Amino acid sequence: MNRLEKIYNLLLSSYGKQGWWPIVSRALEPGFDDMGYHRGNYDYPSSYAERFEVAVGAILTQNTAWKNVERAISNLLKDELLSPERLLELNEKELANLILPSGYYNQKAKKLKNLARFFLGNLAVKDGVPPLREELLGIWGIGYETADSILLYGFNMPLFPVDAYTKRLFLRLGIGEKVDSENSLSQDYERVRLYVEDNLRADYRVYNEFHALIVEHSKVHCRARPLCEGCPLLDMCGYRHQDGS
DNA sequence: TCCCAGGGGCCGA
DNA sequence: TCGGCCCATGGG
Repeated sequence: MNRLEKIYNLLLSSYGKQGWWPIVSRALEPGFDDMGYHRGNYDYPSSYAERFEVAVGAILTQNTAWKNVERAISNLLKDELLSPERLLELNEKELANLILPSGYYNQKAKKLKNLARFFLGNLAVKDGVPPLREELLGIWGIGYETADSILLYGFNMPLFPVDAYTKRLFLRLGIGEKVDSENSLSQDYERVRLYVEDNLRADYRVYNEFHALIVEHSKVHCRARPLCEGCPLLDMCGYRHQDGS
C-alpha cells in the first residue's frame, strides 16, 4: 500500500462515504438525504437534467461555501429554471438576482450562460457522452478544477479535481516535490492531479470519495488554522502544529 | 471586526 | 510564467 492509499483509507474510515455530488433537486427522495447527498449509489447523476445540475453547482461553488450554492440552486429549482433552455431565456440581471446567495453573482451569471450554451450546442452530452476536457476548458468561466469536477461528478470520468484544500493538505503532509504554493497555478494543478492519478486506482468512485474526503477533512481538522488534535493523519504529518499537542 | 469558503479571469512586469 | 487584484454573499 503506498502513502496515498494509506491516506485515502484513513480518511475513509474516519469520515465514511461522503455521498457526493449532492443533487439538490433530489433531496429527501429515497436514497438521498435532506441535502441531496446520495447514500452509497454511484449511478448518479443518471439524467441530462442531473448532469446539468452538477455542472451548474460546480460553477456556483467556485470559492464559495456549498450552503450558499444550495440556496442559489433552490431558487432556480423553485421556478423550474434549472435547464439550459430556461437559463438562456433569462437575461443576465435576472439570473444574477436568482443566484445572489452564492456570491460573485454577476460573474457567475455570465459563466452559467456560457455553460448552458455549451450544453445546448453539444448533442452528445444529451445522451450522457462526456465532453472533452479541452472543450470545457475553452469555456469562459471554467478552469481546471471546475472542468474536472464536472467530468468526475457529472460524467463519472476518472479525473481527480485538485482544489485549494488538496494543495494545503499535501503541503502540510510533505507530499509532492514542489507543491510549494497554495496559489492556483496551472502547472501545480496538473502536477498534483497526475500525482494522485498515478498513485490511486483509476476508478471514478475512488476519486469521487477522495476529493470529497479531503474537503471534509479540511473542514474538520486541516483548516486554514489547523486543529491537529484528533487528526487521523497526525502520525504521518510533518506539519508543526501550534496547539501544543 | 476579521477570516474563510469545494476558483477563475485579467493585467502588468 | 507569475504575482496581485477583482469578484461578493454568508457563517463562525
